[in-house]
Amino acid sequence: MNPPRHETAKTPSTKERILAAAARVFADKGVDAATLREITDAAGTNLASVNYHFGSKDELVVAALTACLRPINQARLRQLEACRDRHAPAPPPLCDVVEALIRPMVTLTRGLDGSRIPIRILLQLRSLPRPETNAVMAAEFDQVHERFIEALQECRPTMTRQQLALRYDFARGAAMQILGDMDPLARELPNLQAHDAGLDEEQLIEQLVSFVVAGFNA
Amino acid sequence: MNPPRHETAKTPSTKERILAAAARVFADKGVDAATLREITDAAGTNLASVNYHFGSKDELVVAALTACLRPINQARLRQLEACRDRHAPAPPPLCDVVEALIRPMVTLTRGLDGSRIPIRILLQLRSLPRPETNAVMAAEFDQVHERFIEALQECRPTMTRQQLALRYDFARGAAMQILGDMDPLARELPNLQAHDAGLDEEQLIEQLVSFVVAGFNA
DNA sequence: GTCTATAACACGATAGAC
DNA sequence: GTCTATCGTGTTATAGAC
Repeated sequence: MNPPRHETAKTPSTKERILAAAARVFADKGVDAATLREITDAAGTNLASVNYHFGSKDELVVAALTACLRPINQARLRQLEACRDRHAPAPPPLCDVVEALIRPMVTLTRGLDGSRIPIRILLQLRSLPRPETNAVMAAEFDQVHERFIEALQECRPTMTRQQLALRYDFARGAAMQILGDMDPLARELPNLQAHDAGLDEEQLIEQLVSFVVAGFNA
Repeated sequence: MNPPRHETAKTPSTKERILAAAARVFADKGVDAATLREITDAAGTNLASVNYHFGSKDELVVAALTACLRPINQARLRQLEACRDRHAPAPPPLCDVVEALIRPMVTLTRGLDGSRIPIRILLQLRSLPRPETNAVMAAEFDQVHERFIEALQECRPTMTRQQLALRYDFARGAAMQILGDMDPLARELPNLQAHDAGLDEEQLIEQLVSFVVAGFNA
C-alpha cells in the first residue's frame, strides 16, 4: 500500500515528469499529433518508460488530462462551498457563485511562462470530442456543473433550471475565450492587448464577473 | 479566365467534393489526425486527386478552412453594414450590432444533420494554434473584428477600445460555447437539453443577445 | 526500473499507365 | 483528370539486455 516513495521530494519521479511533460505537449501539439518520443524527450526519459508506467498512449492521455484538470474543479467546489457556508442558511449572492466558477479558471491555469495549458487542453477536448476524453470530462466536470447550477437555482429561484444552465454555459464560454486569447501561443487580436501586462488577473476576474452577473440579471 | 465549368450544376466537381469532405473530416477527427485517405474515401475519389487539385495536405487545409469560415464572416459584415445604413447617421443600437455578430454564427453553422462543423473547426483552430491555420484565421477574422469593435465604439463612445474588445471577446466565447454544446457529437451536459428540440435557434439568438447586451451595459 | 533495437503498421507524396 | 502501386518516413508497441 505504501511504496518507498519520496512524496515531498524536490525531484519528481519519472512517472510525474512524464505526466507534466505530457500535459504540455498535448496542449502544444494536440493529443493526436503529440508523439510519445516528444513527451519522453521533454521528460528526460525514454520511449519504453511510458508503456512501463502507463501501459499505452491512451492510458497516459487519461492520466495526464485528469491530473491537469482536477485541481481547478477541486478549487471551484471548495470556493463554492466556502461562500455557501458563509451565507447559510441564506442563499449566497450571485456574484460570489460566479466568482467561485471563474476565479480558479483564471488563477490556477497559468504556468510560469504565462501559458494556459489546462485552457488549451479544455478547448481541445471540446473541439475534438472522443469517447476516451469525453469520459475524463464527464468524470471531472459533471458533478461540478450540477453543484453550480443548484447554487444558481438558490440564488435565482424564479428562473428555470434550463435557463440557468444556458447562462452558466455562456459564462464558461466567455471565460474560456479570453483565457485562450491570453495564452502566449494564441494569435494576437486587434485592440485586445491580452498578452501584455495591460490586463492583470484581478482586473480580468472583475470584468468577467461583472459581465456574467449582468447577463444573468438580464 | 472562365473555365468550362457548370457553376450551378447539381453534381459538384471533384474539387468541390474534396473540399466538403475535408471540412467534415477535419471537424470530426482534427486537422492533424485526419488522413487524406479518409477524406478521399468520403469524397468518392482517390488519394492522388488531392495532390493533383491542391498540391499537398497543407494546401488542402488552408482551402477547406477558408471555404468553411468565409461565408459566416461575409454574412456578419453584410448584416452589420445593413444595420448601420438603417440608422445612419446615428449610431446603430447595441443590440443590433450584437445580433449581427451572433445570428450568422447560429444560423449558418448548422448542417442538415444538426452538426456544427464550422464551430468545431473554429474551436479547434483556437485550441491548437499553428502558423498555417493562424494565417487563415487572420485573413478571415481580423478585419471583421476591427469593424465590429469600431461599431461598438460608436454605440458606446464613453467606453475604452480595450474594454469593448474585451467584452466583444466574452460575447464570441459565450456563443461558441453553447453552439459547441449543441453539436450532436458533443458530450451532453446536465440540465442543458441542447441537442433536443427544447431550444430553437431564434430563442437561442434572443438569449445570447440579451445576455451579451446586459454584459456590455454592466 | 531503465534503455536499445526492432517489429508491424499507417501516413503523405509521387511515378506512371490510362 | 483519374486511378493503382509503391517509396520513404514516422509512428506505437514490444522484446530483451542491463
